[in-house]
Amino acid sequence: MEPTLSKGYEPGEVEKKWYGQWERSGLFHAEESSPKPHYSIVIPPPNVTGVLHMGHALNNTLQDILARWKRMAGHEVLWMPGTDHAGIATQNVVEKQLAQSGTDRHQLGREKFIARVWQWKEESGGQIIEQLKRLGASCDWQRERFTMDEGLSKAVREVFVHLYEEGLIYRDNRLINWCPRCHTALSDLEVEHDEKKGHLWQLRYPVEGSDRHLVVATTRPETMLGDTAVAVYPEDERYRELIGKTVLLPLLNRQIPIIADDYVDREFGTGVVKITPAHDFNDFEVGRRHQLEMINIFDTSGMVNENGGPYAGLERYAARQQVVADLQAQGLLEKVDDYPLSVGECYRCRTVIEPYLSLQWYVKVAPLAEEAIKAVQDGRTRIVPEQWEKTYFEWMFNIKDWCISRQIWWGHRIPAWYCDSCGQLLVSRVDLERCPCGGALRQDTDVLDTWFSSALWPFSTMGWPPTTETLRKFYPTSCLVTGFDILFFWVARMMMMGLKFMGEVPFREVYIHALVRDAQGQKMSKSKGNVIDPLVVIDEYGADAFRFTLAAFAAMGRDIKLSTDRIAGYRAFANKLWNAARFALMNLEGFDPAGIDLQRQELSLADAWILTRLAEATQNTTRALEEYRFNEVASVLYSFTWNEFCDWYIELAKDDLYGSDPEAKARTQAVLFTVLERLLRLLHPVMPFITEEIWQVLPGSRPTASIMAAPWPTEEGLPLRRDGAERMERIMEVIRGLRNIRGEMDINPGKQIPALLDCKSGDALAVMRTGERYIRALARVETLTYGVGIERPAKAATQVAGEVEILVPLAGLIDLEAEEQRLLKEIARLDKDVAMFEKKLANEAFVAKAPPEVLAKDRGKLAEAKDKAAILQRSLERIQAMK
RNA sequence: GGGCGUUUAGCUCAGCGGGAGAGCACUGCCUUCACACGGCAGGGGUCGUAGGUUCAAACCCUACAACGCCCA
Repeated sequence: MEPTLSKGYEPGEVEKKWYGQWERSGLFHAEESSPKPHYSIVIPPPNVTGVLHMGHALNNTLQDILARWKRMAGHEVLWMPGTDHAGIATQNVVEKQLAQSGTDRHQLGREKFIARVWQWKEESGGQIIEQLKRLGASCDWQRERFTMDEGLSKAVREVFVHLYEEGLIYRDNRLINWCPRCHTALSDLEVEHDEKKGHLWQLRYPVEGSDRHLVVATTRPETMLGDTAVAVYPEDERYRELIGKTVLLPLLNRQIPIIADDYVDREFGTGVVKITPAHDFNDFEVGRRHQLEMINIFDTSGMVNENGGPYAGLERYAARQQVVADLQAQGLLEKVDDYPLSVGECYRCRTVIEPYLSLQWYVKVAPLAEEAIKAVQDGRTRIVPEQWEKTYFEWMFNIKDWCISRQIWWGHRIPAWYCDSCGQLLVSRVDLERCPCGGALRQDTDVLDTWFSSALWPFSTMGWPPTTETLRKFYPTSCLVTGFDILFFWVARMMMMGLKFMGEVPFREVYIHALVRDAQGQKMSKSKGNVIDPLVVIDEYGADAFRFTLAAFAAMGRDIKLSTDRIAGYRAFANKLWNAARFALMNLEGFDPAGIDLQRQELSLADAWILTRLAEATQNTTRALEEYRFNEVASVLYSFTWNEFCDWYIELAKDDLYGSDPEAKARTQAVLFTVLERLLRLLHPVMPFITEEIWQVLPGSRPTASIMAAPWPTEEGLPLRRDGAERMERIMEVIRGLRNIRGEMDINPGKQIPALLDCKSGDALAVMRTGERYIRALARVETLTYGVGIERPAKAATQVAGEVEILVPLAGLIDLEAEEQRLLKEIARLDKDVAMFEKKLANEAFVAKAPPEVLAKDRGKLAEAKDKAAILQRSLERIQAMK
């Protein structure tokens, strides 16, 4: 194997190579027979029509991080992948294709149309699966499922029939949300409400047998064609005597009653409302209470039907214009005001929904919801972050029956048959041919809401109805990772169905993440043209950098505003890691990690320091993963890698690596190797590709074929030398002090300088002695003099690091003016600190009530700042005296 | 109307009871033998407003404002 790496990290080839190898190696596969503890996740199945968008990228990156981590941590991991048949969306896609070739589904017929959809699915459906692979998703692809698969369809049918037999599925004729473009009913959830500018029209209805008019207010004047009453508040003095009389419905000249119902708001408009039971949800209730006639005035496309008299054939909005115009012409339009209103739109095509009277299938959800509520209340399922539990309960407590029938063709057809001769309704697990009465049967033409099958996903994908090995091993699943936008659509329904049919929750934990928006916080959409394509991002920055960015952003409450600058930052991080690895490889030639035993090594201060830091980073990473704090995982690993390993340890190690002491070199190599190798494993869940690539070319042999299968690092085997680490920190402080002088004085980084260290204690002196070589190397000090009460040069720049006063002789290096400015700035800063701590400690209540450790800490800091300020002040005075 | 969330450095965001942080952007010096997708140093914030609790508040409580989301 080639031991050197190219100068910069180039993700493209690396990603392709390793993904292929992982797949072939079977490492993604979960074994039912494994003795290891299980960890399972079911993927939120993307629409089979879908292409990977940012939401998928985030969602699946987080799942992959969990899956890879748990796999390394010794679990048998099942990440169940698959796609959703997405009834309406998919049907729309294929219908569009048909339209392009000048035909439609009705010309084709149901069977041919469905065949066509399947053909489309086979050819171009599921491209999203390939795209997930580009991300690095470690799903068990052998198990890939589709909601319309035979097995899953069986599950759907079993559930339908079972619920029907229990009376939890029923049929009813009531108002539903109808999409006039998709030509189907929708559930309440599938309607999106949008605040729009509209108008409030006031119409005059003549009261019969008098010359009075009643003025009704409405936002939809065209529905007056279907009015079957006008209503007033029962105790409304203005209209009391009119109750029971009738008005003449204008334009159609129909007599309709004036009724009293306390649904009417006296303050709204004139206090009189028109009642259109067939086209308004509130009016429908009123209509039921008063046994009003329900007149449907629209056809399934939203065109006025024969009940609209002269308006028949007009589209909804054309009819509105015409009705208003005609009323105005007859002097029956009282006035028109601007009025904001909330409009329901189809979540698939944005067409305005029409409340529509029709016969549909429903699930009676209250009993199911009750169990689902209990399961979260008693902690069988935990929702993270916890705030979402409230939202979950809120919805569950107010749940309404779920309309599950859709008037489309692509989906699970409802297993109900109607007998033409006896009129009987039969619901059956197997397809029926004949009615017991001998009559011919017609199957219901509707299909089920796509979410009906998604609700079964956690167990239908594992082979249910029979209780399979897979279910026994992997159900309930460990965690569900999803966005809050489908908390009700999907999570809540899976809870209900899982509890009902498996008798156990579908998942132990639900991690809810944010949604990804563009840099301006806008929802990404094709029409806005603000979509950032994850695949383009992967091409440009690499999958690892992209994943790291998503993990770093995952903490946000609701929105992630993705900026490519951040991604570029993490690409730089990948490159940094790459180059750190290059450095290591260059310095590990001939090194064999087989015999490393750091516990018995005499470690340098730098070694002790980095190993201690590594132990902390390991602990913090694991804890953050356990708590789903992905951003913290990213930040811990980022700063350890860059700020500690690269910025300090590699620089500190150079002296020993390049030096002439073979023992020191060997020890440093062992530490360098250990830190890098463990770091790669810690980074692997977030950055799978680059870590594998580097890990594979490290010297020596690997215990497993892939880093994927390597054990998750713990602190075990890491020597903790806190004392050495602490001394290293003190040395680093001195280096920082020297660098501060250099930087502020604009001394060329390459220039060697002399320096003196005046130590205030023997202990400090001892630390400086062991740190001498580090100070010389990292602060570029040529002549380093140190001692307690050392003789000072006449003119020197001064800095203080703990118990060490740093002196850099000015001669030829530094001008007095600049040093004076630097000291003034530094002293001003310290004075601020001193003042702050003095004020705090002067507060008697603080001294009396604050915990002793806080007190001691602040006192120490005050003393330190005071000392430092005093030293710098003396130095300043000396400088000023010389001017 | 009910509920939720957000408001911290120019930008994107962490932090959520003990001296304000990161990345990007910015300034200065550096083509130092892993990396200019780099190094070192540095500048920049009365943590939305007003009250309150506390020895101590960006962090807890109350009210308000702006923006956003969900439900009706």
